[in-house]
Parts: sequence; C-alpha cells; structure tokens
Amino acid sequence: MGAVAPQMPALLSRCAFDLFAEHGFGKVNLDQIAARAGVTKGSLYWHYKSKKELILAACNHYYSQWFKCVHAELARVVDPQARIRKTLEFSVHSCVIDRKNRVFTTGIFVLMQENAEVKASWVQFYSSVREFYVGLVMAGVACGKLQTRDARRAVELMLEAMEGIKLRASFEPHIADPSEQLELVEGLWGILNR
Amino acid sequence: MGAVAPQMPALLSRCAFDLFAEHGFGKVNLDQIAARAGVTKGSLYWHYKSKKELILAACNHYYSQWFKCVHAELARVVDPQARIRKTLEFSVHSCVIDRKNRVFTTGIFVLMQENAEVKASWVQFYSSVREFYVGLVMAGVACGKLQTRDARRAVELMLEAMEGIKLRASFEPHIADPSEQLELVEGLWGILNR
DNA sequence: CACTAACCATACTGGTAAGTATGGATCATG
DNA sequence: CATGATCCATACTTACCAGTATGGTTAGTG
Repeated sequence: MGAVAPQMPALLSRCAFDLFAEHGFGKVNLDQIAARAGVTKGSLYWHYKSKKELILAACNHYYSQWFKCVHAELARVVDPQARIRKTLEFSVHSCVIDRKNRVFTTGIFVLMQENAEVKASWVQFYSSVREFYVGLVMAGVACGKLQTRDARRAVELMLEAMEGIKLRASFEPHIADPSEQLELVEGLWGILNR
Repeated sequence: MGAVAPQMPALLSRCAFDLFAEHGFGKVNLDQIAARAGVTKGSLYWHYKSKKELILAACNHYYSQWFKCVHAELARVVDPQARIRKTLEFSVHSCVIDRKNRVFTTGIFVLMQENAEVKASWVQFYSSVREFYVGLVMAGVACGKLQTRDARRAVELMLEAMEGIKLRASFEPHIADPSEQLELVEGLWGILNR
C-alpha cells in the first residue's frame, strides 16, 4: 500500500461545507475547495469522482452534524414539554440564527431544483426531522402538556413556517438577529400547540 | 423611424417568464428565450442590455400580474372576512398549487442569493404583499370578525408559513395537489386568527 | 429617392469551470 | 530492493453561454 490519508475525504467535504456555507454554492468552485483542504483539484478527483458527489458528502456532513447536536442537547432533558422547547430552540438557533447553516441549507434548495440526488438526500433528512418532532409532540400530548389535535399536521405546518422564516431571513436578515430567537420560538410553539 | 415593434420587450419578458417557470432559471439560456419569442439573441440584446435586465423584467411581469389578479378577485367582495379568505385562497392557489408560479418564485430565491437587483425587487414585492395583508387583517379586527392580537406579526408568520409550504412542495409535490388547497388555507387562516 | 434609425440575424470572442491525461512521489509488502 | 497501489500536482481539453461585432433589412421622413 502507498501513503494513506483516510481523513482526506472527510476533510474535503468539510472544506466544501465551509465554503458553501460562507459564500453559497454558486460562488465556489472545485479549485477553491481543494485549495482550502491544502491540495489541488487533481487530488480532489482522486477522492470524489464528480462535483455532485462532493456536494452530496457536504450535505451528509451537515445532516449527521445536525442530529448529533440535537441528541447532545436533549441528553439530560426528560420532561416532554422541555424536550420540545429545547428542540425548537436548537432548531431556530441552528437553522435560522446561525448564518452559515442558513446559507448552506438555503443553497440546498437551490441545488435540489437541478440535482435529484441532493433532493433525495434532503427529503430523507427532512422526513427524519419531521418524525423526530412528531414523536416529541405525541409524548407531550400523552402526558397532558400539549393540546395538539393533529400532531403530524401541526409539526408539518411548524416546519414549513420555520423554512419560510429561514428563507425570509435570506433577504431580510434582521429577523434572524439573536435577539429575535425567543419570539421566533414562541411563534412556532404556538403553531405546534393547537 | 424604422419598423417599430413596441410589443417585443414585453413578448421577450413573457417568454423568459414562461421558460423560467417551466424549467427553472438554471436550465434556460438566452438563445432559448429568444427562440421562443421568434427572434435570435442578437435582437434580444437590442431590447435588453443584459441577462440581468431581462430577468428583472420577467420578475416584474410576475409581480404586476399577481397584484392585477388579486384586485380582480376582490373587486366584488366587501365583507372583510370574506376578503381575507378570498385573498388567502388566491395566494395558495397562485403561489403553491400553480406549478409554474411556484417554480418561478422558487427560482427567484435562487437568483436573490447572487443578484442584488432581483433581491431588491423581491423585497419590494414581498413588502407590498405584507402590507396588503396587514390592511385586510386590521379591517377584519376592526369589525370584530377576527381576534388577531398583533396583525403584523400574524401576517408575517402566515406568509413565512406559505413560503415554507411552497418550498416543501418543490420536493414533496403531493402537498400542492389541488385537493389540498382547502386544508392549506385552513392552516394559514389559523395562524392569522390569533 | 435618399437617408437614417429601428430592428434583427449570423458569426464570432472570451471567460469560467468541470473534468481528464499524465507523471511524480510515497510507502507497505513479498 | 523491486513492485504496485495510493495519493497528489500540473497542464490540458471540453463545454457552455453571456456578450459583441458586424452587416443586412425595413419603414418612416425630408
């Protein structure tokens, strides 16, 4: 065997994520990504056979990171209502307030329109998040802390609103100011609790 | 003066809108747009000095069309509550159910990330729509048909949810089926009325 | 009719970025 | 140490598409 660099694919996908998240997908090319990872495009193509594949890896990096953080946040929270609040707060902070994540996921919407694999990966991620929330809400209802009539429908509408907030923040960034976090959470909570 | 074709700029911007709305901004080039209008790129550049300008014209075509249709829908409706419902129904149908409009406005989000003029035009359109809704809701509250506490905040959240629904429809199109229209309107109505 | 501006087509240029061809360096292993 | 697989760089090709150069046609106007 020759020299082994098992971390290089992961390094490249992280660099890709960072650059995409800072400047948007449209303004980043493979040379820049390779450069940030300290290599050139030639080596990049050794690890990824196409730009599509690299983008997909960057998306997966984001997805797994997201779930990892959520579970870390909830590790010590047992009260169902508190778990929902905590998850909402994390979601708002991670998806809306945090500019890098917001730019990146907004970029995913862009790519989805022309890239079936990215679309499929996003659909799967979105479904997982939805089911996660549905579970939380049903637990809340079961112990009488929530009056939600149709948990699934409420979660869907809440997630749609959150996506809408994210998008609006891309052209009216003031609504994603950290000082707005509480109010955003309250609004989404109101949608969940009905 | 030579031959006059005063309708050509409008024709080109409509063709641009149609193609963008069918295939998305990323998959349409100027040759195709010119071809659909029955001319070539050379003539297109006689009427528009850049692609940006043409895109902006296509956006404005959409904006003005939207307001024209809304006002036509509301022309004979006087009851405040009915006016809100009607506007909501039109919005859902036009922005979500109608695939072409949905693809086009989703594409605007894409362009906004890299095109300041498009972003500015969208911001203005969005503000106009928001103010329009705020006016409707305040009228509804004034005559006791609505219990909305903060009209502006309610409208903002409702519009955000609608944008989110639109986006979700781009990867889960079944939620934009015509049979879903009533349920979508109900959900948004619930957000407005609180 | 001559002239000119408006309108449009053809053919070209230029820049960008994805993807490839090729060879060099490194290291584990028989 | 010779071999081959892994890893990476340089330089190239290819494709696309916005934008331009240029010239032809038409129709009002003096």
